[in-house]
Amino acid sequence: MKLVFMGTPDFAVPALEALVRAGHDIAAVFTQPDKPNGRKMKLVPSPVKKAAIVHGIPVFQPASLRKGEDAVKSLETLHAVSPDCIVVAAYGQILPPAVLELPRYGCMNIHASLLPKYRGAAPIQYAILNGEKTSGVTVMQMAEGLDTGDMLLRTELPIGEDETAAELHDRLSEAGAALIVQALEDAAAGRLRPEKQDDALSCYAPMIRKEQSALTFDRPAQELHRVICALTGFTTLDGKRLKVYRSTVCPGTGTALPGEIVDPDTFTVQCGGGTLLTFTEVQAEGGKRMAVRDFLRGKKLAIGQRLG
RNA sequence: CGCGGGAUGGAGCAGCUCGGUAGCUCGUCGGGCUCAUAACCCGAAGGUCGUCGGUUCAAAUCCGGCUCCCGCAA
Repeated sequence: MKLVFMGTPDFAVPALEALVRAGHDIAAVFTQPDKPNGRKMKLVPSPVKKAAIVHGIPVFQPASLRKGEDAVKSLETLHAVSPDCIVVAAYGQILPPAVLELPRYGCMNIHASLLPKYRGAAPIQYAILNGEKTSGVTVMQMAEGLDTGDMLLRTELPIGEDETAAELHDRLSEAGAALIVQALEDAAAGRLRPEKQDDALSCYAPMIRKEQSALTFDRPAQELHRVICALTGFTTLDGKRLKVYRSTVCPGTGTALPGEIVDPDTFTVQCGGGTLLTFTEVQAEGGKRMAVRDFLRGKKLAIGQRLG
């Protein structure tokens, strides 16, 4: 099938690669313009752009598909290519009706949630944040609303007890890649059964704000654990920033002040309601990310020392 | 030139202010103890102190260039 692929971050890369492997003719890749990134604010190409270049696929990076010169040119490009289907995965731009209606099979989107739940920008993080037991990936026929189109196929995956958003992201990304290949096959065979989303069951996963990942130790350990898994938590130790990548809820209870270190040998911290949280993977300012047992070899903690 | 921290045996760190014998917590290897152990005891190997140059009788330590890693901010 002749395709145009639209995507930007790592999440979309396995899908692009799977489509290439499945033998589809990917005539063009659309991705967000290179953006200043990192400490030096250098222009950095998106992961999808890098992958496209590796496969020798022409790359287009319009600033917008909805207005301005870029939008006009992009529409011309799409008409010239005349794809059978446009596959969209975390592209980061809203497609205008003219684009949605252009391909014979329309535009298909890979979304990292079990729709209609968690429409929007950060479905993976919110699924973990809310303590969901399962997540999944949905391929849908794109419509004008935000992630409101008819569902075509889905894959459901369980969320592990201590699973991080990064891990779930990778699994969903791979699942999405397999699913879009299946969806195109089904579309070509006329087997797809579009299913309307029940808007009454929908909810949104808006963009994450910085302060959401701050660890406030008067909250219960379970809640903080979810923040760590979903967003990577951060706090302050000895006046320096400390990122917390992994933790486990400690079964015991404690009576120290919130944020106080209860066990300096395991890096267990007092949280709200008598609960305790043990950090298992951290990173100090200027340092590398490492397992807590390594961290503690160089950093001596004291009982009663306070975080935050 | 956006702000800042860092690079020291396999891992994580101290030492640098006040130049002069390489330290700590582990790991590894050998031995001992023990019913047993990630426990304890004894011993050993392993480091051009990121890199290039400068100052000096002498540089991990002071000065300058370079590379790489990271926190903030975007």
